[in-house]
Amino acid sequence: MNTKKNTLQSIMDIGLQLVQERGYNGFSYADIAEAVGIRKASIHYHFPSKQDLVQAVLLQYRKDFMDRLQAVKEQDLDSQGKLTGFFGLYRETLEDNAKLCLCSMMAAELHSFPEEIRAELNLFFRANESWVEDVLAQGQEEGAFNFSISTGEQAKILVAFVQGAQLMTRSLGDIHYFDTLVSSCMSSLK
Amino acid sequence: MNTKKNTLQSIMDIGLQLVQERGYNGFSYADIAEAVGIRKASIHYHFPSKQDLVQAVLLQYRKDFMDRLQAVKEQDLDSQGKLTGFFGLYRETLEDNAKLCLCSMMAAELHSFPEEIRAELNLFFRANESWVEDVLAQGQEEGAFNFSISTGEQAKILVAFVQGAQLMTRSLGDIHYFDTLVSSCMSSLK
DNA sequence: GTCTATAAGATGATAGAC
DNA sequence: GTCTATCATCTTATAGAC
Repeated sequence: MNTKKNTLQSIMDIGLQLVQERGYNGFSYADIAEAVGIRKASIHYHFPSKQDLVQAVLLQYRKDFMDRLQAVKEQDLDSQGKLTGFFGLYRETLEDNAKLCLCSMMAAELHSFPEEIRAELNLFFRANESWVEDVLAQGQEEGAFNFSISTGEQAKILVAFVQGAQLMTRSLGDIHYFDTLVSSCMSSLK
Repeated sequence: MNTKKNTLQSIMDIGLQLVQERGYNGFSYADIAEAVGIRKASIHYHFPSKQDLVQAVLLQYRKDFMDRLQAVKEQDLDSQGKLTGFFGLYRETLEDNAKLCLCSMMAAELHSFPEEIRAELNLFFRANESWVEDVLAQGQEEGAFNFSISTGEQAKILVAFVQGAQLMTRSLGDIHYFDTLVSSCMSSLK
């Protein structure tokens, strides 16, 4: 039973959660301290500044998300199933207390971050596009998809779409909206 | 020559600008005061609380955006031209100091707002969908568009897409990305 | 590693003079 | 309407004891 994580990881977990729910400028070290059950000063030991924390969280989030994408790719699914799995990852985020993709949130608050962090964000978006393009290419070979533009263009469109769909669904507060959007989108690719 | 607006409108203009650039939690009354050239206390005379301000700004933004959409509709353009005009409004926002749509930004910071304001946000998104659906329906009659799902579904997808495209383009910092996305998207509708 | 204590400044907001 | 003055609170961050 490993119910007690180490403090550093707990801080990062709560930090991730808070950014996804409230945004970087919407919480403080006091919020993390309370949630983790330590004092504010202890957080500074692990992450001297708030930006150090968010940068570490971003790095881990991207790695974790890439792992999940890889897991979908390795499942025994046809290309349509894999694309549905992709949208499913964004759906899970919404279902989890109406969180937003960390990178969407941070892109909205871009003003608050230095170039170093901005570059990390774009790696995330590009990795998404690349993953989707692979699936689209596979699906086209199988005759599962039918669209008139290149796989690269279509992939970029789908990533932009899912980011916007997540944002609007969260605003509406009804996961059904996301499901309808994704379902329609999948239909439009046939 | 009306170079000097009244204070109230100046506060709202700067307030709008700051939310679009930094987000609601990314600026303070001090920032507005400095930009407008008044003292913090004077802002409280016009808008007792920060939420009063953002609510007024949101209302005006929505009205203004609806007017712009109406103007596009009244232009002598075919349905494709009108849809391009729609995307163009989001492009203009990006070009204007890399601003984000006020409602995308506020949707990201949803946690900070009461239900009253959240409802206003959704009116904006629905109005966008409705406008796009009209244009798609017109275009389908003219044979200008070709897509397999309903106009309502396609309109919702396009609005989600443009929100995501704006967010990702801003993160990348290259307006060319937005242009490519929109161009591909328009192609995919033929 | 975590704590107490504290700093130095920002923040949203109010009271009351002009 | 706008100002000065002030408030209570929050915020990020540091120093130093344990």
